[in-house]
Amino acid sequence: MKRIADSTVRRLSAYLRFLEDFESRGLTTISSQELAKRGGTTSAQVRKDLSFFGSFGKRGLGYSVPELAGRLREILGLEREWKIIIVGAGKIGAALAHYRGFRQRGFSIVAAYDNNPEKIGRTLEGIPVRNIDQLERDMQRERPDIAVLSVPAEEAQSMVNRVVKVGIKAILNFAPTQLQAPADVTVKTVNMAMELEGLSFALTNRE
Amino acid sequence: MKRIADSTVRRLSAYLRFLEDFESRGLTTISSQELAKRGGTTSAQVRKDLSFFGSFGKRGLGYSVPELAGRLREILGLEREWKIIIVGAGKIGAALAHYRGFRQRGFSIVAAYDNNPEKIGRTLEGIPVRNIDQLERDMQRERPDIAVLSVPAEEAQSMVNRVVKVGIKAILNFAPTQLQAPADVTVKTVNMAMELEGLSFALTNRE
DNA sequence: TTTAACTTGTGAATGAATTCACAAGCTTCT
DNA sequence: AGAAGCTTGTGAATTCATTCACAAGTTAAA
Repeated sequence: MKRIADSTVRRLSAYLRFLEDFESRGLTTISSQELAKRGGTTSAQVRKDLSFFGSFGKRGLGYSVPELAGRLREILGLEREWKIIIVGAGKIGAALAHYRGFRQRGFSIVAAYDNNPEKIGRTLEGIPVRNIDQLERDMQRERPDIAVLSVPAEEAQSMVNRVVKVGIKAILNFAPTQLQAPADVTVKTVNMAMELEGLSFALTNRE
Repeated sequence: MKRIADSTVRRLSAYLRFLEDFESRGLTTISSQELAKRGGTTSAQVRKDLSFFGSFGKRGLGYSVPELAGRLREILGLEREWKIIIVGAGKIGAALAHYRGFRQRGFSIVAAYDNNPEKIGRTLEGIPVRNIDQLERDMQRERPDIAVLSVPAEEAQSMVNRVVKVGIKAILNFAPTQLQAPADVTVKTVNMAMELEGLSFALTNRE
């Protein structure tokens, strides 16, 4: 299969959200034009994005909302449930555990891990906080798909090494640091400091 | 000035972090090669990124660590203090207020706003939580530079409208929704659901 | 049935970002 | 002083992403 750009995938994700919104309002068809307007892009872009995966529309009419939504869920792999573990039960970990959006989209948080005895044994929104020492043993048994890292920067790389060793292929990293991982492991980093610096740059070099 | 790509700015931000690390370890010069290795890119990319802003290195030698760090801080606008307000004092807002990295980099959180009477009047890590009704009045007086939005998706657009009206030019949005803003306002969105869907896509369409 | 008004899907054209490749400069060693 | 060994800065080449533009398909109205 042809390699799909990251930016394309992000847009597909956005299209799906709009479609779900349209669906809930009872609309049955939508044009690339309308989809583009909602997503801040162009209709040609929408059609090109979709064309990588097939042709889902009807000329002169547009796209069937439920059908296209289904296709996008399929493409994005949202038809199955993905098991997530949260590594690091600090403030960010807790905020993530609390976030309703995950479950709604088929992401199920199975456990959180920490090394702080104060936290171990408690729960976050019903999610058990376990001792980080159990990580490998639990993973072997529960086979989570995605590890969310919300540990301090200093510990992030060693946690990557640990979860990769036990077979994780996808990591969402909130630690403000660059991580090394094998090529078959996908790492996405959310770095708030970097975003703020982007804003600082924009404010400084305006026009 | 030539328009600088977003991806370039993100890398500059990463380079600065590495330089600070090198600086703290007492190293005085660094080559584009080493910088590239740390950042997961190529030396040509590093040199091209820097070349948009001038030539800071010495052929045969590399870059002076403190000098380049200083130049990058200048370019990124990190030599002054930026005032931030947090709109929405829920779990994410609280996690952000707690995050030490902001202050270290010259971002100073002046206040958080919420509409929940339970929260108003309390503090988050020393940051006062104020009534959202005061937003405009306070902004006129305190002139914050950046608004961080951590409100539910439904309320996000109306909050954008409010802060933009009072002169905000930079917004960091954590609500999972597409926002409309005037062209001279920079909006960066951090969307965790979208990142997870990117991982889901990668896991589903591997190789 | 014909026409007008839409809309898709997609090659081709354009534009943007990255990588190549090398002249030119600096340092160190002999 | 000359040679060897690095390293930068940057046009040119390449690769990647977006936009254009239009044939072809669909609907609805006359």
